[in-house]
Amino acid sequence: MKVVKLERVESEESIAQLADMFRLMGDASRLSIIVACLREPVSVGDIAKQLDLSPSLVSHHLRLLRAARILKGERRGKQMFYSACDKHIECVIDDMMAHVGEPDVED
Amino acid sequence: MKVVKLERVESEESIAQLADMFRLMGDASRLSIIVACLREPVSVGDIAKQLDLSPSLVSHHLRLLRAARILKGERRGKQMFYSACDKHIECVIDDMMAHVGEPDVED
DNA sequence: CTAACATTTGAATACGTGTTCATATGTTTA
DNA sequence: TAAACATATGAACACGTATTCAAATGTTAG
Repeated sequence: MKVVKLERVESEESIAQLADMFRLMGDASRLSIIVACLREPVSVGDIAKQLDLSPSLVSHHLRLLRAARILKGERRGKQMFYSACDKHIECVIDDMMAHVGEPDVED
Repeated sequence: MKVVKLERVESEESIAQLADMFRLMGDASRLSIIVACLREPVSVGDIAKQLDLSPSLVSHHLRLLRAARILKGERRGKQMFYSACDKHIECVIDDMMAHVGEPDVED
């Protein structure tokens, strides 16, 4: 008899999975890379120039973002162009911006 | 006329602000604390018991979540009850769950 | 008041990870 | 082929931070 424990609270592995995603977005360099790729596919070199990061660092970050299925890459000649896998990440960012924009509450 | 629409790339400080939020949610312990407080206010002791974390650790995390205006605390007798400051965080989590639930794409 | 409970705080440690550098792989052009 | 460009990879370092422990603060009951 299989008892699915938690209905209200998400399972520990779901939490861990979500936390992994949030951790990836929790680095300013990586988050800016994500944002840069939201509108249109951008090459690694252009990301590096636009954000003033070394191509090596950008590539390291892109590997993680690819593994997390946040960004996907496609080759065009010598270059790799990266873009968002789905629209959810943009929603996540917009929601978080709304949270940050909430008026202060006196404690 | 309020233009909130992001023109193209958000400013560096906005990115840093967002990244700070995501980083806070990027730890499994902290994320589970947030989730535990989404539905109703919960006391520190109950959070600790429910998640099997030390009260000290929970309190340390709560301090950060309070500072980020993700959770707020109210005293009831000896205990402190924590709950979400606004609804946006729940939206963020739901959107992220939708992302994680996206079907795989062969690369 | 004291005692018991609930939460907070500070210091110390252990571990993960963002970044850099050097090198390797892959792709196009001469 | 070789050379030039674009990206990726691996090792090493530096830094932040999650966690633990001990002690302090705050609150209520006796």
